[in-house]
Amino acid sequence: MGNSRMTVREIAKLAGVSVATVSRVSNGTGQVSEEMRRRVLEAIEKHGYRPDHLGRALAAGRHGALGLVFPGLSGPYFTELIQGFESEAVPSRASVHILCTHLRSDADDQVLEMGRRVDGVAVIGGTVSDEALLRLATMVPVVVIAGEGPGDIPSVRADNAGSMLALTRHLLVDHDLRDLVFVGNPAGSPDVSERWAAFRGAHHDLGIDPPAEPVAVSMQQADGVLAADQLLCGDTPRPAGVVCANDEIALGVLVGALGRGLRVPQDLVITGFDDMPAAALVTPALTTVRQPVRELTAEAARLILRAADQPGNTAAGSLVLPTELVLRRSCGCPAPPTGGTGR
Amino acid sequence: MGNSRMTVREIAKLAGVSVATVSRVSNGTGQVSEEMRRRVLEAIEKHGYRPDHLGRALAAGRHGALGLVFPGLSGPYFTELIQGFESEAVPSRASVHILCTHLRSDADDQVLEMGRRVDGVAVIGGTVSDEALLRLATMVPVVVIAGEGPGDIPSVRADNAGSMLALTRHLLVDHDLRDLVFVGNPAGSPDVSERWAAFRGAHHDLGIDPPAEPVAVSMQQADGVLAADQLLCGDTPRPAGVVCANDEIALGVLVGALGRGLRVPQDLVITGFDDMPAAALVTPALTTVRQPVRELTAEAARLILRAADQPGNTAAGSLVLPTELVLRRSCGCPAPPTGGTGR
DNA sequence: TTGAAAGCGCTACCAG
DNA sequence: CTGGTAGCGCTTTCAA
Repeated sequence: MGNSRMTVREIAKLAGVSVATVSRVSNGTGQVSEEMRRRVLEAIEKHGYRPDHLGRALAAGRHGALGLVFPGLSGPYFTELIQGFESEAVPSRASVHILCTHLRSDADDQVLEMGRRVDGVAVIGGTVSDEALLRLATMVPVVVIAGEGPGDIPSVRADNAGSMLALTRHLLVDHDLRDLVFVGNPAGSPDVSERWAAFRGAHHDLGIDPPAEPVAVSMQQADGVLAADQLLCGDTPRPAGVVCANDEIALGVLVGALGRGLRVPQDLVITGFDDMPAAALVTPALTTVRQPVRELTAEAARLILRAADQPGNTAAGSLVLPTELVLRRSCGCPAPPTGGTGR
Repeated sequence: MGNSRMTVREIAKLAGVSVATVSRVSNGTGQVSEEMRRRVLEAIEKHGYRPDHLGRALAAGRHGALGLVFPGLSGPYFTELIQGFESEAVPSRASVHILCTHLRSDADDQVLEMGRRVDGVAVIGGTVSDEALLRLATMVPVVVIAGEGPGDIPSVRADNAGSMLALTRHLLVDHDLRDLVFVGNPAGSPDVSERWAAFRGAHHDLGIDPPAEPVAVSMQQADGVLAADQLLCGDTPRPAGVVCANDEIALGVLVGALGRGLRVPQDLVITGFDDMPAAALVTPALTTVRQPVRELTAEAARLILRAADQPGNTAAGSLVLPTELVLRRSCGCPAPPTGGTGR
């Protein structure tokens, strides 16, 4: 029943009260007598009135919305990011705006435009220019996710280095492997850049020469398959182990290897990063690094919401979330005694 | 330079003109003398003024935003949907709001709330109740994606039945296979429901008994791995072919099969649906059905934007986009002569 | 061509 | 406790 295009004034007239009273009732603010409240609620109910968001937002000087900016989302990692963000935004009655800057040249402008429509923005590292980020930060609270921001823009990221160092050292020392390759494009994101650096660092620490270059591919499963094509084609000696920038790539490499009849880990060791659900389930189960992907954006949303409430209106308090090395079968470790999920 | 918290009034004062003139200049509407325009632009430039979105939206009675509602996004299919939607929204200067109703019980309320913040909404089929959908449609244009809406709410969907019928018939007739199983949950989405129905239909058409029940799992790769565990554990006779509700499941089944040392397609035939990038690249390449995922949402966005402009304010014009059977190696068809991408 | 003023729908202050 | 009223920032008549 009832058109939702009713306004406070109409409801006020119908209930025979003032707009102020209608507002008080519909917001639960202030003191209203039982009699008045009943009359107003009746009119609201009868006509299906719900306050218009724009009017409310304009009066409050607040959008009730948060923005999330991606490079060009793909795969489970990004969907996890979105869900983590949402999990915090929704309970605070904030809607989520998303923007994929992709390859568009006007990315900076679009991010700035977004800044005009939301109460705060979380930006995935490496997505927009530092200049745009700083400018954006003058209008709303900004948090960088999976990367570091310029100036004192706070960030929320995972401890890439620690676990990648441990993982590489594990392969090098515990499994005594040499000729490892790294698959992923360090120029593509701060995350991969840190992982590649830690991969090399582990080699250096042990006095071993790391490969000079990574196999630079994107982060999707298809890219892993392509990398496998390149690494396992037989033209060059096969590496002993393939350290991948994320699980998707690793799964692609795994499929590529298995499809060629190679045995993993006997003929080839493969590792991933992220610990996505499929990692524990494939055969052989994937050795990887667990990072709290949803927490990244959930934490960022909290930071932003807190800042949006406060006078200063600037987010603060960078944090680095812990990661965890998850050893499973694909690196050559023995299969766990039961079940085999590796958890 | 310049705080972007300037208002029309301040700029007007600084430029020594009226707010109306500032508005005209910043929108490029109406006639303004060269002299005035220059003065205003100078002030705008100097103070970095950009009109506030809320004020503008309230005056225009339009949000400049579109909403996209998902069940609980995961995987490449959903990211494609988002990108397709964005590709149409961004050029129209509309921001994209997203909402994952997930398992939340208040999904209907949230969708209705979204309806108050945007100019139109696209809802993935099977996400919210018909009742909520109808109510939503009274406030803004609504389009259902990958499913059918109640009443005369328009929808944009892919031709699931046609290609699934052709695919199943291909396995049954051309490859003379029996004992096919279907992996996917028909209750999970209209898409899967249609695919399962067509899978059964193809059997009936040929006088063959289809399996009574599908292997009901979700749509992610991990679920495919689980399905493989169940189907290939050896407790029951192995099926001849596994027809999967999407490529992700199929890839999971493929990994599960290869990890067990089975040969595909010799020992087991596997097919998918979607034709995601990895499908063409894995070994063996995946036989699947190509559907224009991005087009689905792009088309929906166009429908909504058009409707939002018009007086009636109701979207109209359902459409069914064509799909295409893509035969590759995993169903037993010979490998293509060159390259091997199957395209 | 320009400006004054009337809203858009809502909240919140200030009197009564 | 209640109602009038002044905005929030912008666009858009309507006169001048």
